[in-house]
Amino acid sequence: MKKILDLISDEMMQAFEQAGYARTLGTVTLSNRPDLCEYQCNGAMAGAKQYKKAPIMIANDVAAKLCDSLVFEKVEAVAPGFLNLTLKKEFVGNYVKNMRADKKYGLEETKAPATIIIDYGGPNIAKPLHIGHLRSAIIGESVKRILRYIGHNVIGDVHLGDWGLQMGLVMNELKVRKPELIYFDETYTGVYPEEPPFTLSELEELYPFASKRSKEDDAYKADAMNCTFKLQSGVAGYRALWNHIIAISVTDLKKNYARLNVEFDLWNGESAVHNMIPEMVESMKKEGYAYLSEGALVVDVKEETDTKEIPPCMILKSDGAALYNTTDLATIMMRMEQNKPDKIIYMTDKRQELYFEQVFRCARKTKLVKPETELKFIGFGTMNGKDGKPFKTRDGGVMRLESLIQEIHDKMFKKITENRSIENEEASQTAETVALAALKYGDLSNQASKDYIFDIDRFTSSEGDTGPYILYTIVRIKSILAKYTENGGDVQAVCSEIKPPVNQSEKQLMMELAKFNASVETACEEYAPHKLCAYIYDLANALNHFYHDTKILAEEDAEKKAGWIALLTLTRDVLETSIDLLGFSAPERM
RNA sequence: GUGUUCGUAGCUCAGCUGGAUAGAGCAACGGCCUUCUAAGCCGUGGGUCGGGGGUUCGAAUCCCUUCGAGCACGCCA
Repeated sequence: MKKILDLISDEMMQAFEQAGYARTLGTVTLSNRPDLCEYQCNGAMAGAKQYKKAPIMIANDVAAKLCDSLVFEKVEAVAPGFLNLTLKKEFVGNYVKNMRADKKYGLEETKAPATIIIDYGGPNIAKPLHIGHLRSAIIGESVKRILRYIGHNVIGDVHLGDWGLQMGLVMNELKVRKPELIYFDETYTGVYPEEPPFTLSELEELYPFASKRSKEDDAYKADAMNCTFKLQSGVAGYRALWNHIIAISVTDLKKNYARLNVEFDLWNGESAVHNMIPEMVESMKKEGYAYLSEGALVVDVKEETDTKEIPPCMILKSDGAALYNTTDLATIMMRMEQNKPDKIIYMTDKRQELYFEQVFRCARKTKLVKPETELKFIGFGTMNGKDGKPFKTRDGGVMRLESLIQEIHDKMFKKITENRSIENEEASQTAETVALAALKYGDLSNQASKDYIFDIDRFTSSEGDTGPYILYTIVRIKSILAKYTENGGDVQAVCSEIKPPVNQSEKQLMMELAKFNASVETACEEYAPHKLCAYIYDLANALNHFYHDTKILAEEDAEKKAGWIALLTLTRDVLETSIDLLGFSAPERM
């Protein structure tokens, strides 16, 4: 379906044309004076110079052409030259009725479906997920769902950090603590045990310890780097140990991402490309792209238009080891071979922007990607505490994702059980659903690229622009529909019965509904889930307003009632579709 | 130092491809439940859009400048 704004603009453009002015002046926008009108057109002012006429005269000419329009109830030319527009009830009602019949509520799928890989999540093996991983998962998941909904072939890749120094750190620390382990005996040629020599919690304790010590102890760090090198060069015991670490970690990661309603199509890691690296490096050398600089192998990525110095992209460290750049480049190579993406999107902390600029340039220069392949970096800001500084636990540590989710869950559980009697099981499930909505909406309603204040109390509140408020609105609708069914009504049978609005709040609700396709498109084009949040907040407000001054079930006119029920089903579906695109869902009751 | 992002109500944030009186939410204050979930709805007060220039009929929005904050700048990821 065409967007409602386009239909309105078409009508207005035609009027401009008929009145003897340029068609392009007829662009209509949402009114920024809702007290005066619903939509507005500023074209008369833009055309004043061109036609050497007072804007108001042009506006009057155009308005005269619209007096028997099927779209506009009222067209007013107002000084200095605004065209204030009010829509016909039938036009709005009809548009919304068509939405109800459309599979995607008026959204047209893209005409150019592309294969898009989205690289998000980015957890490191052997490190528990902490709040630093939250935004990538939440925003990435939403962007993935939005792109997919609009018709692209989207592949989500978690891109595990499973090959770098952090692996060496963990293994080295294990070696320090348990040097007797068979894995460290490089002369051993037998089969390694199937049982891992550590538990998940032991594993999780190793990394932070090792990481801290490596920053203070150079010899220790050198040992860790040596371990990394042994892993990367294929020493059997190190590989076997590494497999244990991966298996334990990935199981745990999947569990945690599942709780966040985040799903990846690919669980590739940096290690997936390790055997492609020598070939890639060789090729870069042979083609003359890579050269030695200060002992390291680098590729220059400077461009003449740069306003600042862009350091070269490093391919190999001076000790010959691969680094983050190397695996990222090799990953691009692998993706081009395996998935042939038209676009690869990277969703990471915005501090990595310059780094990815280097990698992208290097990939282009060395022809790892086709000239038309788009490489896109989306950076997000940090989560800060109420003090505006990076979010920490009470004792100053990094907060684990699990604890954070649990804390929100407990808060919601308390709220649910406070004033009503409800089965513990249902309360817990509802708490989980609402908690996730609170967490995700709290994050997604902010612009991704900005830092934001993470305030649990605010996010879990049901007042204002929050996840729980959105869910509450949906639950309200479901409750009415359930009662309607209870009283013998057939929701399915009436759901196409939408009629022109009978009152202003109903019309407002319809006009909000009609913005769905445009909102999803904008969110998609700009990779901006927060715009979808803003949309559903407006829609929820419109629904609650309508709810407040319309007694739906008490309505005696059955046809009118059926129309409202139909409108409610559409609102519910648009809201639930939208929150699904954001990555959460609504309960039946709350 | 170079580059980059940002500065909007007491607080948290929208708006930024130029348009009328700069919007929400929270907090404050005041109304609305014998009737579909009050986790709701309605209302009141609150602003030199960091400062200063410029472009324009018109600037929170575009350009310059200045102050303030964050972040990044070859062997971490």
